[in-house]
Amino acid sequence: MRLYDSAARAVREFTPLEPGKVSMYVCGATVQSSPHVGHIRSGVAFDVLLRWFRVLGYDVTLVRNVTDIDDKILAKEQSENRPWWAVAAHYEREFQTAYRILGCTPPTVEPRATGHITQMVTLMETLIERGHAYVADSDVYFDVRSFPEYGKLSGQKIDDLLPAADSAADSRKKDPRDFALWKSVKPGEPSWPTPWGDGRPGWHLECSAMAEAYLGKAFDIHGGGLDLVFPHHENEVAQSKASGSDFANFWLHNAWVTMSGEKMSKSLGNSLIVSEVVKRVRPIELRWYLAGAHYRSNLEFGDAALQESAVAFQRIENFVRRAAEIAGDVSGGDLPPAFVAAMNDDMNVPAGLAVLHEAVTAGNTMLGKGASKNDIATSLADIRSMLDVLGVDPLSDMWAGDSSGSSEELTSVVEHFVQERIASRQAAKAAKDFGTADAIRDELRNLGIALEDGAEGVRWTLEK
RNA sequence: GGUGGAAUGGCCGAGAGGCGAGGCAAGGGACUGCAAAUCCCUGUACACGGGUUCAAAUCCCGUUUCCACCUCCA
Repeated sequence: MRLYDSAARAVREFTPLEPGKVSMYVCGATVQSSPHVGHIRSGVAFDVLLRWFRVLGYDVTLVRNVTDIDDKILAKEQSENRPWWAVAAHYEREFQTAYRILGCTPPTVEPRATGHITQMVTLMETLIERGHAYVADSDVYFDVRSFPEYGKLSGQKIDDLLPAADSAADSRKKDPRDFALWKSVKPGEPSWPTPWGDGRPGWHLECSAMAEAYLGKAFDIHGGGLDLVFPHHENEVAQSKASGSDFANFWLHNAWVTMSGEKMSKSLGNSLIVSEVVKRVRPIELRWYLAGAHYRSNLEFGDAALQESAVAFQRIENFVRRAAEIAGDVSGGDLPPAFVAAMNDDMNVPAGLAVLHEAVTAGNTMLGKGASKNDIATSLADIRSMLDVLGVDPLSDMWAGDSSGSSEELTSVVEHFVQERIASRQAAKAAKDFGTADAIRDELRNLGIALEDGAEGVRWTLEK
């Protein structure tokens, strides 16, 4: 398995620190607004990685944090007229819903920043002791000049950085690039006690503290969006390494979902909010779309592309459902070597998709030729295994029932009704009364039911 | 100013010195009472200008255009 390591700026062979186990820390959401497709792309990308590690036989521990205290969350107290903790809890639930309906495997643990103040205080004590952090009034700052490697991850030199506008005038800092580990309390804001006074954590400190709390001083992979490289991840490295940790062995960063070449941001309105997008395509189709691009490639989001992608997925889904009608609920197939090679090559999902499409074409050919149940079962099982890596197997527990109705009883009634109409139409066809036959088909189509005449009989499906 | 990324056929999207990944759309064909679904065939693409090489989309030099980060962001 080879992965692109942002820190090395190269593809490296992945070897876990502990044989058979993979530990991953992925930066999760700052819960201050509704999740959009860009957020969820990150979730899907790392979920595919997690699934692939499991295929390879690794026991994966995934930590994905929730940043539930932050300037923007506090700012929403006013605009949403509810306490900051209610704002955070509300959006955290929205994120969890989005991850769930997109089929993302729940993390091993999903720690909240506010639950790990103790660990942050300990980390600050260590940094102060070691001379990497200092107290100014009740703020605590990291001293970037004290850490020679500062800037290495992002390729920045301290002297080339534009000093933060709001901190240029802050004479309490030794260097304008020094960043806050801890912010002293301001009137009306929440705070926690520390040896240096009451206050609240800076954004970067929480990830260092929580990564160590759950994964220890060294772990395999740290992931997140490309924008986090600087300053967030750079600062995490500084905090953790300066405190004596080895920290992450690999740094993985997913690229953007963009909109007409522009980075998606919260100001673009509601059209990209996950809950809105899944009204236009089914969640499984959105996942297919997001997972289909290479995780390090920009994904230009567009409605036409989304619809087209959904059509492509339906071809695959059709095969799976038709094959399952013949071969049953078979799974646990073999992954084609070319698919495995693609995934092992820095998760080259698009190349894997080519293998999948070819397998589906071969499978459809079998169905058309009336191949043996055994052959169809093998083909179906293999294809389902590939789909499962991407988390889009339509027959999996996650997605089964997605288009077959909510209640078994209702499904049974519809089945009988449709079969009765199909029988009438077959009778009309047998009598060469094609006018009546077509009328029945049109009538069903108006109800959203599509018919397909095949050698094995007539199939019906709900129209997408 | 500093750092990093990108430009591939109508569209999406891999590849990274030598047989045109794959998908969608389109055209043709098979099947079909007609549809639908499915299968088969067709289409000679790599921003521009130089260079290296028997051979370049791929390597080198230069140019253009676009994007991101350096401030909260997946």
